[in-house]
Amino acid sequence: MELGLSLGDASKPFNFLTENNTQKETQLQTTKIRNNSLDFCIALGLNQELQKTHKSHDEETNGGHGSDDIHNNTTLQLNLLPLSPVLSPVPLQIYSNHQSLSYNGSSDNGSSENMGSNKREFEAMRNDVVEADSRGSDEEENGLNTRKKLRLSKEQSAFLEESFKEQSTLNPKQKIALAKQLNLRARQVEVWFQNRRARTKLKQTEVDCEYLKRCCETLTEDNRRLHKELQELRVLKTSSSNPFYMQLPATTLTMCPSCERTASSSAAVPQPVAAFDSSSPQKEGIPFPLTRPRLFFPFSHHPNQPASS
DNA sequence: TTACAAGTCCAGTTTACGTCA
DNA sequence: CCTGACGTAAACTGGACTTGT
Repeated sequence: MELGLSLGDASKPFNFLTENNTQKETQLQTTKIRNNSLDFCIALGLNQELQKTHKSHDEETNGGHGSDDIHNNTTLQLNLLPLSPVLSPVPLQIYSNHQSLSYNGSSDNGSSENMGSNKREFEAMRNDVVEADSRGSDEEENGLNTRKKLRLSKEQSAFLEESFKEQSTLNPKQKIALAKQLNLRARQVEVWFQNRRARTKLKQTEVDCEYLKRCCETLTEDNRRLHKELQELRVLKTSSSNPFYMQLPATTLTMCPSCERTASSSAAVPQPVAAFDSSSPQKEGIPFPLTRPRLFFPFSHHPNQPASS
């Protein structure tokens, strides 16, 4: 048995199939193709001596019946899609000079033990091919050896988003179930969740940056205002004729018990916490909201407390 | 206890695709 | 209509980590 693999042109069979086995000395041919992300391995191929051995063995075991399909020279062409949607859309063609490659559940069909032991891999490959086939015919028509990017449908994206809202990580069972439900590969679901987590983290970082920026602005404004207040207090201190000075010691630190605001210009200072995601762990350790005590001034802003004139 | 394989996650990167000027 | 810049998302890569044997 000889097996050939070609990439691209489906119309050209392999030479050895028509040249009566010029590579007979090769008992086991291993073809491994590494192209971009394509990693495809085939280890098949029997020389004529082995074919004779198999034939005689089959004649013994089958009484000379039922193995003709194995040893005839019918050329089988398998047009395989890439094993992965991210792989080449180029059809992979496998040519065989007999039909024993097809696993139909009959263990007798492939007399080689290797064939039987590879059955699971074959089926896995077939499943991948079916999955790839379900993704549409664009890849097949493209014919370029490039990574074809899949755009998830709106329905798929929405479903994944809903799943992500419930939990941002998946265990293997959930991943497989979700993939089955969406007609995707488990790897695609896994990648989607990884990218989704990355996007969430990026968004959170942007929010954090915005928050810290506003904190910085607020602190700068507070600093400016406190400098101004200090300057005013110094003026008051030097003015001995001021009757309020002794009643309002500069060290009196208090604030409105209701809204934690002062009557000063700080009432207009933005409170960045309101725009911050309260569930963010990054918030911890940041000294906001600003509850820092202020110098006492009448709460002219407060509706329930009449401001003194 | 150690070594190893397998699986997962993350950060960073690449790349295909859509949009817009 | 074409084209290049740009943003986005899917996919890849390599390292770190965990878990089971």
